Amino acid sequence: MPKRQATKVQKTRIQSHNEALILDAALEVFSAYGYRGATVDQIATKCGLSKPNLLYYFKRKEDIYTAVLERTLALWLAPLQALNPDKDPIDELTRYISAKLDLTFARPEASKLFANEILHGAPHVAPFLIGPLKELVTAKSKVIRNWVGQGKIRDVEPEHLIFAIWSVTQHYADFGVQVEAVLGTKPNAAKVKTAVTDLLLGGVKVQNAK
Amino acid sequence: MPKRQATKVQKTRIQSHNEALILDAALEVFSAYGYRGATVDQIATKCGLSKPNLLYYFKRKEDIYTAVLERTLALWLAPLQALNPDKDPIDELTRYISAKLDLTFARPEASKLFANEILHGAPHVAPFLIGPLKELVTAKSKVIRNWVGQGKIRDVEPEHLIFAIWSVTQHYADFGVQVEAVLGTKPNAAKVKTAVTDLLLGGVKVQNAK
DNA sequence: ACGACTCTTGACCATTTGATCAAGAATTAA
DNA sequence: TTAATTCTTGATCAAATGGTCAAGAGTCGT
Repeated sequence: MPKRQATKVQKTRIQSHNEALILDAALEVFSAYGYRGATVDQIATKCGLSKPNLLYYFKRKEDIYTAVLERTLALWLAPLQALNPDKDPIDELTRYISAKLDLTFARPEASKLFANEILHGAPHVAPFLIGPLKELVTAKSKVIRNWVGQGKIRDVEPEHLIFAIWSVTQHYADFGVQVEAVLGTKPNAAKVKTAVTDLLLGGVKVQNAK
Repeated sequence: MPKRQATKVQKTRIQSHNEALILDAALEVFSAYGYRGATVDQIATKCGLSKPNLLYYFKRKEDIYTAVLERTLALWLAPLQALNPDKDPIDELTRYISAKLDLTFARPEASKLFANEILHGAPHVAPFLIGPLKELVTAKSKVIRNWVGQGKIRDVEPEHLIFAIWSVTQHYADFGVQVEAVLGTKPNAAKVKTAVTDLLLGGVKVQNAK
């Protein structure tokens, strides 16, 4: 009887530690340079490991990529999942936008990693898109459509509202350099939150009582 | 006296023809795979030239990239430039959104090329961002702010309104695979236009007379 | 302390890829 | 036709890069 399982079942301290190091470094490098632009050496250097050592933990470059990518997918679904059908629509949407913007400013690299993946045709997350993501959007669209039916919000297209919230919020991460260049300064998170929320909820038109 | 100028001044028929071929192919390849992901060979194959022949027209890979990138920048500025301070704000914004969406659906590769460039830190277009783009946005923000001052539109933050229009419209190109996956079908351009315009102009909230 | 297992790395390999070059083919102006 | 110029390409190079491997160093349960 072997002292440890033949098939590794639990991770060593060193193992967990180094894998975490690698994934953190990989997120930075992949989000900055894209999959092809990133090199295993860069990631190894960034986390203080030798290249062969890194490849001891993840056999292939692609394995590192998929690992770090998967770690961000859960992060992606959470805020939308929290949309509560039974509470006030405006409160819920406000909170959703707020949560997305918090994510954007707290983890812009995660947003960029995802953007890059989609931009290049989603070669690794296609199943995620047509599976869990589509299901979630369909479900939450139904919720929004109900709100519309009850006259609680304007007659918007739910799917496109969701797309709009995604794109506007993630814009501040994915196109961060452009935003900063145009504004002349790094945008203030609180100000962005106010502006974006007000715009998406209230629109541009003056809709006065008349 | 030499028969032709020592410094090449006008292009040969063949030259113009092949350069156009190359730039068209380069746009497709760069937008699909990114700068690092694209190979000179791919571009050469796509336009039916040999690699050395392609490099006869553009000495370096980067030269091809900057050439095709510059060709898209003009395209980028045009719609916003057309925003007319003297006409009806809602008409103008509607037309701007419409023009951006037309571009998105007509030339998604151009949008993706630009997105990829910005996503990776805008290494080639930083001067464009802090120069012409910033100037244009500043100028048009002033226009929008005037509209706000005259009570013609709601009190929105002009720069963020512009960002929102950019991000929402370009989303249908840059995140096209995601949109298609979630919707289960390629989005209908006219429907998107209606939905997006209505959302950005009218918002989500019911603002009834009371 | 010992033995088994895990971790680490220098050296190395194969492939990809951007770029060069010399030599020949095609084009063009006279 | 001719000669200068432009265009084309097979062969080739050097560098970058993903990945391997054997051998040694470190860790851990007993």
